[in-house]
Amino acid sequence: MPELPEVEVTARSLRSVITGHCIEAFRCFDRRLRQPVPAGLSKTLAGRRVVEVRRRAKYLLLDCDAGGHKSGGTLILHLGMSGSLRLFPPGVALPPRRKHDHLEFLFDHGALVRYHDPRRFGLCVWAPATDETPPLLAELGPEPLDDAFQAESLRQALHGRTAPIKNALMDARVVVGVGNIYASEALFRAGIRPATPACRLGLVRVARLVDAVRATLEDAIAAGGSSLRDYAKTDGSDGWFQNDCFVYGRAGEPCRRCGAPIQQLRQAGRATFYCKRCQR
DNA sequence: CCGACAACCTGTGAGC
DNA sequence: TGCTCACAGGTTGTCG
Repeated sequence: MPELPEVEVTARSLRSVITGHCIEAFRCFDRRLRQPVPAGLSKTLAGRRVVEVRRRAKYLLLDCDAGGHKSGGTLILHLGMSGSLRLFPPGVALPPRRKHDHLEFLFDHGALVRYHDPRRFGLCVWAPATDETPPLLAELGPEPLDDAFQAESLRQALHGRTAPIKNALMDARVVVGVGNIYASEALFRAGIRPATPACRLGLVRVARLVDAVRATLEDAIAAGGSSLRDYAKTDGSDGWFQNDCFVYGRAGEPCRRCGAPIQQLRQAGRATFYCKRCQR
């Protein structure tokens, strides 16, 4: 599902429409997500104003004010493998709910947000404002698009890790937001074989990887993310990055750079794609 | 601590 | 047409 670019694209489109508006009603049609949607969430959210829409890793965060409750807090959403949000701006006609539309957020100016997730690996929980980072977010590594994501620190994070670099790149304690599509894509751009033991990469290659991860994610955000099966942008349209992929999903097809057939292998149960000529 | 794998769940496409 | 199997963008827990 959605990796960092898809969540970022979703956050941006929500941000412009719901920031500063109050949640008038929250409805839950199926609580069975990765963690159950809390039974009291409707009351918890009612009347609160969304102060800020943020993204951390693949989590979408709606910071809310107290709105008549004791204190503020943050609504934490995750789209899992198959989740997406659909935003209906004020005044547009509402189509009927689809199968797997599990949650609805109605805002005071008439905007409606629907959470859709066939596989129900997603998440919707409330974190009261405290001094502590919510547990779900506490163990997360650096944001790849922040300045803190640097060759030196990544090299340090990979120290002693014998697992393939592709798996290490997908470990949220190393760097957040890089999932199965963009791990293969970033390694192609960096010219690094996905099976290379992570600790064997020198600073020069790690620096290339840092740049490649950034470039891959930024390009994907600009393209509106990747739509393979379930993901859609908040207006229901598809992202386009899947058409720009160098290697993901292209087994047997010619490398866009050198023409050699793209290879596929399986690492830790996940499909990996690479070019054996461009990546060493 | 590290790494590999199963599990969570539904849908889809391939092959028979 | 229909059955079975493999596989799909993530995360977490368990086992070696």
